[in-house]
Amino acid sequence: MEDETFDDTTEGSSVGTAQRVFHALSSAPRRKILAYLSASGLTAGEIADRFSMSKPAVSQHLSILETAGLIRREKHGQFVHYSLIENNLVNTLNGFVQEVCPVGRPIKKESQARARVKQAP
Amino acid sequence: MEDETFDDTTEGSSVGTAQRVFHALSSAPRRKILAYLSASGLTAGEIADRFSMSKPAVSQHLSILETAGLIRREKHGQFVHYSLIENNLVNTLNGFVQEVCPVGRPIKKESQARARVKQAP
DNA sequence: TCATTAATTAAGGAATTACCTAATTAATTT
DNA sequence: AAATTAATTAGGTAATTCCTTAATTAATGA
Repeated sequence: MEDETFDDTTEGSSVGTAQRVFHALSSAPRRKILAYLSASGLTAGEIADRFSMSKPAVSQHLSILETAGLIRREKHGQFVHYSLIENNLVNTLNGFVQEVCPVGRPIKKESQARARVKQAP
Repeated sequence: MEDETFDDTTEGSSVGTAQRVFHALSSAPRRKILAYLSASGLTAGEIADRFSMSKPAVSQHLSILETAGLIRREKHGQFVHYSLIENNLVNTLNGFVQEVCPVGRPIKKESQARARVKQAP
């Protein structure tokens, strides 16, 4: 079976999961939304309040993150609650690192790597 | 000191490292190039041969990957050799996962996660 | 029921991206 | 030196992205 991490044309015409996730992560506002949601679930309005852009713009970012499977949407009365789906993010990124970097290295070097990235970007 | 993983406006006017890396990864051809380079270093021409798009188009993708610090460029005679810089990729992605997901989980769950992402995308 | 609040969808425009072909730079070969 | 090969830069276009305001849907409260 083919791995779809890199090839998004494997299936008929659809866009692959990896493509959706990486595209979702390529936007600073969207990464910021994920960071907010990592602390706690929030309504669409609470998220929009943290940005200077319009509510519909934020709504579209949320939609892209949801389509990528990174966040979930739950309607409670007139509010829409958003929260993080960690697994898809971690799985996709780890899967990608595993494929691109020699097997084993990422795991072993992770602790050091994590420390290093904070001070020397 | 501020963490620039999400906020790309911290510094004067420049685009942040994280933004460059995530943008670089948002393109399927660019991820494919990284995959090729993970096996071995290649010249620009050897890389271009693996794609149906024009050489200049591939050259631009290589430039974006280099600017993101994901690959390195070495001129040998009339050939340009490209190879992977693993650290920046691993550091950026791990740093991001650490910030977005509860500390500890990504490391512990990595093996399972990797297995899971291959069969259930 | 009518007004208010939360959120999304719709429509449109400025800026960016991704590709192409043609031209250029630089190293090698004859 | 002239021709060939490798690679990039330059210029232009179609498609996409990201944001805006206006309109719509849906739930709550007077």
